[in-house]
Amino acid sequence: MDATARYVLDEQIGYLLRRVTQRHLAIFSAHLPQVTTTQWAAMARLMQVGPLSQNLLGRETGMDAATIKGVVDRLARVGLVATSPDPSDRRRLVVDLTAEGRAYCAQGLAAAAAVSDETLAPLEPAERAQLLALLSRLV
Amino acid sequence: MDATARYVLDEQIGYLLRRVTQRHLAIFSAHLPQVTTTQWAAMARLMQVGPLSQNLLGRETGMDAATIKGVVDRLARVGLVATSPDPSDRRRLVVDLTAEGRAYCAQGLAAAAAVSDETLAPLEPAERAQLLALLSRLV
DNA sequence: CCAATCTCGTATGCATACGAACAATCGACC
DNA sequence: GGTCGATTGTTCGTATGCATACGAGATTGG
Repeated sequence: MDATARYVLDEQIGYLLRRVTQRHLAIFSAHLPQVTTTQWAAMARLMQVGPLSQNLLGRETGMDAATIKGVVDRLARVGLVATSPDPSDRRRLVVDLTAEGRAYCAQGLAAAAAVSDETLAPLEPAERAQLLALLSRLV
Repeated sequence: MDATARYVLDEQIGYLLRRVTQRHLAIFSAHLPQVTTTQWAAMARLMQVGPLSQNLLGRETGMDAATIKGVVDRLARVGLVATSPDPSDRRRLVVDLTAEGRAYCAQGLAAAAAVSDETLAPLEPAERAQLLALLSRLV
């Protein structure tokens, strides 16, 4: 058996991650068509920890500065978050949920939980926990 | 404990998938800076099964028609694949590796294997197999 | 106190990704 | 043999995601 035969695309971690992510994105957009996964992640983080500067929000959700700017811009455009200058540091832009954003989060939590459930549906409960634990160690 | 407290972003499958994918992409681009993961996937598939129509190659690698077109265009632009019309179906564009593309694949296989290894490095061998098996069931 | 350095937000370019719409073509059924 | 539905490739619009570069502002070391 040569090297070519041993490298099977469908068994590579990167390929599997991409395929599973695709399925997850489809499930997400069926349950929460108004926002994207990254937009939801930003809102969920703001819900958890309160107002954050734009860059810090990016770091807290695994997005670089250029990416989080686009996400915040789009969320602000539809009125789910609002930005304001930080009086104590004029470089900073503080991002927070609006009342509408908070209501959307509260109303969408059940759907978000359903997304995770449906994504993991092919696995038994013990296997789901195992998968999440293994993935956590690869971040 | 209310619903908000139970939804922890860092424990959601979608969020974990995104973070692990980001780490994997960084490892990949360090080992194979010339191509992207999707470009590599397309070439690996062509290596496995031979020439394919553009759309079929997309389906075989989990990319929709719009995405595979861009991937094939960029690979063709740098001479790693070549396209030719299918004589038996004038709608089809047959995609195949060039000699240079085949050489690049042969030379890059070790690096690609190292990418998968490094991505899974935090796990024991048995855990790696377990993770791949669980992910396979979620595709 | 001030100069080197760092941080923050912004902007641009490139590469996925998907949905939608479109023209050309093929196939199947009548 | 002609019509209708499906397939193929293309294009457009939107949304990540990273690298890079830049100006304005903050911080720290000397």
